[in-house]
Amino acid sequence: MMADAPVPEIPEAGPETRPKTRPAGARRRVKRESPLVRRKDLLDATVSCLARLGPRGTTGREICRQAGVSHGLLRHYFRNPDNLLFETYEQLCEDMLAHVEASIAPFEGDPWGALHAFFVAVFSDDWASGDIIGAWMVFWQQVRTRDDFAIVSTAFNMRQRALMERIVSRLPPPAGPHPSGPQPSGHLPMADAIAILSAVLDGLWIEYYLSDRRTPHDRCIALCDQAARRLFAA
Amino acid sequence: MMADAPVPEIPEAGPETRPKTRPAGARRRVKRESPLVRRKDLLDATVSCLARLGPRGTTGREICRQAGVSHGLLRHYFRNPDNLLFETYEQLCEDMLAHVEASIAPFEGDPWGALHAFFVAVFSDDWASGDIIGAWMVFWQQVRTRDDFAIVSTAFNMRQRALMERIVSRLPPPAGPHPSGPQPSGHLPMADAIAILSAVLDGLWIEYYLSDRRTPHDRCIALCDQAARRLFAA
DNA sequence: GCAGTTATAAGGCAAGTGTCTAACAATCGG
DNA sequence: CCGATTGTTAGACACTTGCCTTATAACTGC
Repeated sequence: MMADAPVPEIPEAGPETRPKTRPAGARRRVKRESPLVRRKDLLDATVSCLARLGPRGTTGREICRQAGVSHGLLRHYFRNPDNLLFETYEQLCEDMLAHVEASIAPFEGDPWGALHAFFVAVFSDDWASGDIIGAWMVFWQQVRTRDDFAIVSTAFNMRQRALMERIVSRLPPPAGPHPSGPQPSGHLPMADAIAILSAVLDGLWIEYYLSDRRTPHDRCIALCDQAARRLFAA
Repeated sequence: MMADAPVPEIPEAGPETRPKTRPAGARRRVKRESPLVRRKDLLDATVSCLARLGPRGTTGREICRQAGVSHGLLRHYFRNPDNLLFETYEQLCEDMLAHVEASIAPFEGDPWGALHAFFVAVFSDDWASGDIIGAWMVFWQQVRTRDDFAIVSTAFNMRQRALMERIVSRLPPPAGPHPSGPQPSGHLPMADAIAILSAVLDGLWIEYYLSDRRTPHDRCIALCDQAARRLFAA
């Protein structure tokens, strides 16, 4: 799967003339790691880099620096920096969903509890620290212009909503005698309610990202709970 | 990073052959513009660049290219590319608020109408096209690491919420006989409701940004309306 | 121990970037 | 019509980045 552009390198005359002998340079001693470990190192370093330096500072070389390896190693494990970025995105989506699923699993028979656990998971420090959300935002930007990112994004989105829907569909029906009130605030189609709740999550993520002091962790979760009650317990 | 347009090769052979004196006529003709026009050109080009190329492709030189001026001009009007980015952010905030304010102004006595106009304004194609939202996301990322951006962000946030609050406070009180239902979905503190609605807006922005086909313009507005009814017309 | 394997480091190169500087020319006052 | 002002261009420089290639050294099995 290389298919890189053919590089018609003109074999410059006398390539041997250059003394390739290492000038007794002190080569760093290295601890050899298994490919999987190194790959993970690079993936992690990418997230960290995105978080600390933003998209502009996240260069292949910087990632390697952060991972403590030489810049040549990136190419050894990934086609190029963009590819590394993409795989990091895939990984993050996967981890995130797994984390949420695990968090709501114990609440099989308690939909409200599951919903709460969902929110807690989504705002958990490990998976949605301000820093990591910064990485998400970089990925979101890629979604718009790159097809591979868009595909992953769509899949992630669908799976996340499916999780939500599964919980919500088990909630007790919204209280019998609904007078429909003066405003047409009657029943909300499930898809709409999910879409709104999903938007609340994303929006609070951003708020939290922009300033975790302005809208701290606990308040985000509380707001999610309230929004859910408003949407589903009318 | 980012492979882009192919580069026209102009291998001028003799570096010394070209004297310091301009080689007669290689210089582009220029139309001289007023400082304000040129500044605006550059600011606009920045947004456009962010939208088209994302943060990584938005370099000082690229902005100038897009604006149709030489790269030296940037420095003539701005301290450096970062400064240009910052001023673009300020401008965008200012314009956005002005646009929203103008949109809701005609609905002084009709809070529900004003709220709807608010949503329409926020999702108006001119001010929140998918492309422009891309620019917003770049700016958001700066907020976290740069103090000047954070200050502008906070101010913008406060002003936007003040606008919302002004509308919401004029809504008719939430329908007399509130049975409080089986769930404690009673009254929501104003600040909480505003925060939630605000999150819905941001979240739908992202949704819209990620795929305007998945969540098109009109649906975003409809979802906002529904969320508002749920939050304020219980 | 000593091959062979291969993870890893490091250097070179072309291209692009930000910053600076000097030159040029469009416009204006006279 | 000319000289001053200053908007504007374009070249130079140091540096960084991505990509490629080669040398090196840390492990492997024998």
